[in-house]
Amino acid sequence: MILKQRREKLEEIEGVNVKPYPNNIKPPEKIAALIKAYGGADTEALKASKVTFRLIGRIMGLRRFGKAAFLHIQDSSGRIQVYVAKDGIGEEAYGIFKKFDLGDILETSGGLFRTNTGELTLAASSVRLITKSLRPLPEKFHGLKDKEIRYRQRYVDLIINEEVRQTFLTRAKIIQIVREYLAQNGFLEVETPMMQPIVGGATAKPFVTHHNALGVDLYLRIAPELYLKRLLVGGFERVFELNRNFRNEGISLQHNPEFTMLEFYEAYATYEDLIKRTEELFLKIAHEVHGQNKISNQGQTIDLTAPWRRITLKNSLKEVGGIPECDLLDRTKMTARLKELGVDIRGDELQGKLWTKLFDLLVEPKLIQPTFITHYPTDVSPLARRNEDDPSVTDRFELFIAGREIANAFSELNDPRDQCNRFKEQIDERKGDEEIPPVLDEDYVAALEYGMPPAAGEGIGIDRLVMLFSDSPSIRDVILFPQLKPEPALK
RNA sequence: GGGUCGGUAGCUCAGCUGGUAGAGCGCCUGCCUUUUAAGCAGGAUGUCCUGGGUUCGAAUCCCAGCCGACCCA
Repeated sequence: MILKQRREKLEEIEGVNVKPYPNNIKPPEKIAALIKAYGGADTEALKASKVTFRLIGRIMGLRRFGKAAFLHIQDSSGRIQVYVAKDGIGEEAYGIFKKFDLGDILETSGGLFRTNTGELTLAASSVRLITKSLRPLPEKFHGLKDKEIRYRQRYVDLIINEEVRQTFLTRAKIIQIVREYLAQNGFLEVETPMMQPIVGGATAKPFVTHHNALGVDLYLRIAPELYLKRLLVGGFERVFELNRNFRNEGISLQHNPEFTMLEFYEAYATYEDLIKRTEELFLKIAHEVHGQNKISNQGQTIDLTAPWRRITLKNSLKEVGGIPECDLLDRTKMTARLKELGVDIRGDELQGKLWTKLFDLLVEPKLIQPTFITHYPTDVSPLARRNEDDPSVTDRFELFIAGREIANAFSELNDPRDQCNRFKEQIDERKGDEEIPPVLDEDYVAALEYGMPPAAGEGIGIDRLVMLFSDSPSIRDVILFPQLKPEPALK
């Protein structure tokens, strides 16, 4: 209905030789720059200044008064009021202006003044249609709330909801800070395959695709880890990759099938060096995004002042999870506990698996302030170096903030013999799970056989990092186009 | 995968003890040159998510399905 009306208006405008979609438009001045320069100027100062501005923005508010109108236009930098009067732009132009709608993109030039209510306003001496809008925008007061429309038609969400725009600006800024930090510290940004013949680097179900010409199935990567470490073998001593991973698993507030991961690897460093880097990086982000060490997340205050708490996995289960040490070594008791908590348990799980499951349920949600959990059992850390004093655990940490895992790091296993054995154990463990192909990455073992320098590596989930710093409750709020089930085409 | 809630006008929502579909904003027409959720007067909205069933009659009750949100696994 409204679509039809708008099309008619478009044709009327074309009828008087106004192009609804003109091209070759010079970039206008930015609304924010104008506000920055003159936002503080008083009525008299504005009257005295003869400067004029040329702005382009989408019409977000429109109040007509017969021979004059107030509108708000919005560009990527901000929003400003424009006063369009018949006197100001001429009778003919005003006649065309009457056909403009909310949502149209408009060019206007003029000087500045303050209205009776004191709002800085551009007095239009000309207006011109830059792009005609045919679909009505959501309501000005309640805005767009329907999450399904917000995610499916993110462009509308971005037009309407300023805080959504802010979140994605924050996301871009965080990614930029991360790149800067790594570059400044001598890390080389690289790109490794997203389509991999062998699934590796993590435990997760992969997406499968097929290359016709090669006649082979390939997997969308679940992690870049094994390729990045090949580069350490190749002689790059500090590398990172910041890009997408894909996991064919459930969708939740914290999981999207494709998500952005930072992985960085540093030769001649240990996981303890990475603890320092992590603190440094997070504090840098906190300062540049919020200007302080403390951030607010879902009503809780999180203090990122270093050093952060460190506790071993085992001690966290005792101290935070409230499990007596003797129970931790008693498989029957642990299995019973997990069953009580409603976990599907086969009974033959390795001890590390039982511990991490218990940890997920009893400890993780309680770790609000930044906490490094260290000394993960070797049987759940197939790529990590064994601790020299206790080979049943590894030199590894995971970082938890606001009850969520946000980073995972370890000193890298570079003994090819141990690595080969652990791959084999991993494959045995996975038997019966048809979704993860049981293929041993022999080339990776061969790479280690050439010699990989002692190194440490870390992965940071960028989406969760952005959730933390933008105070977003759902991963869908920090991904522009989160995965949803497809729906029939729009009306 | 299980549970709960939801899907009605472009948007935000009401209507749900069955009886021809509503409000506000937006839209259209008229008046209005300092408004800002502008105002006043008049007007038009629709696959009530889809498909079955019950009924004289279903947006409303029942069944199945689709999509989403939240909680749990």
